[in-house]
Amino acid sequence: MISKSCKYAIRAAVYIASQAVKDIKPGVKEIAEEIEAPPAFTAKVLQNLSKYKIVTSLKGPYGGFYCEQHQLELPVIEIVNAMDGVAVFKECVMGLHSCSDEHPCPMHFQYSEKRNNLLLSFQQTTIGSLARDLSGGKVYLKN
Amino acid sequence: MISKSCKYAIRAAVYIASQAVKDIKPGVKEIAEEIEAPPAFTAKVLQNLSKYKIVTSLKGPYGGFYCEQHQLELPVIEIVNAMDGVAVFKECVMGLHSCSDEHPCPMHFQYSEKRNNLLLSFQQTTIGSLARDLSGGKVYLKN
DNA sequence: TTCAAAAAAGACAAATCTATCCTTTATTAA
DNA sequence: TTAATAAAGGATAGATTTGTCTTTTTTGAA
Repeated sequence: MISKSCKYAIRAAVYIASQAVKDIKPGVKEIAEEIEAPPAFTAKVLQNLSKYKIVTSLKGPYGGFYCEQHQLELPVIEIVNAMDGVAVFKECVMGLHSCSDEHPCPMHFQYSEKRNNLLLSFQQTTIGSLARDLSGGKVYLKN
Repeated sequence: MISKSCKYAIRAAVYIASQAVKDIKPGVKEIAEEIEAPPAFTAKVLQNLSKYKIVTSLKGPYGGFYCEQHQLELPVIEIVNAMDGVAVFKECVMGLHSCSDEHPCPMHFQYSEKRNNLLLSFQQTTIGSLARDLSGGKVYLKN
């Protein structure tokens, strides 16, 4: 459902957000280490997050990545949209193109209800709130 | 979360089950048409379903694929296990290897609860029950 | 017993996703 | 203004998934 790139992206965004509140702008290398992801690939992921304005980047010395206030309030579904596209939580479990309440696949009703619960939590959880939990030491970004 | 092959597999299994109750054993070509999937690839998918004893195959003239009674009672999670492996509904949303209640990622608790609801419905829904709904004309395998 | 039908098996091709590396552009401080 | 730093962009490579094709094996009926 969620690609590896997208998982890196969520981890990276949450880490960046957790540093941003301390006015720190980590660079690619540090971020890659903190989320245990390959540096070069992390760079690509960050490029995308920046392009979609989920994080902000600054080039040059003392540059790096950070979140502005309004970015901390973005729901994590925005990260999924940026990395994997909006369809992820809308696709049919059985792969039917035109699956809907009117033309349902055999699993449509039981599946779509539960998938919507998942979608809702992605819509209601902000990057900032995850970052706060991380800073609180209750949760982890590393193994 | 669920691969394309697995989606084909669920569609194929449900179609085969729906025919099995009428004592019909469709072949690869017919199945591929009914589920709107590429025939050659459908053959591979069916091979796997057969290997995992989710459907039974019969070679030679008058051969094809069918479900035995006990196979109709298999939950669809078995198809997912056969095609994508058992990990699908257990993996961390954020990609952490060692994510658990004791060492949670920032999204662990809200995510795993909802994912378990999904898992439950895959465990509780049988191939036969989906086939019955299909035969009842309430749901569809095609676009 | 032989022939034809159909799945199994294996090799291979195409597409997508993951990952790396090198060059270019922007920014800051000296 | 220049040198150094760091992200952006582009090209490319590797891995995995999806898909095809050909040959082999099994089976049933004439």
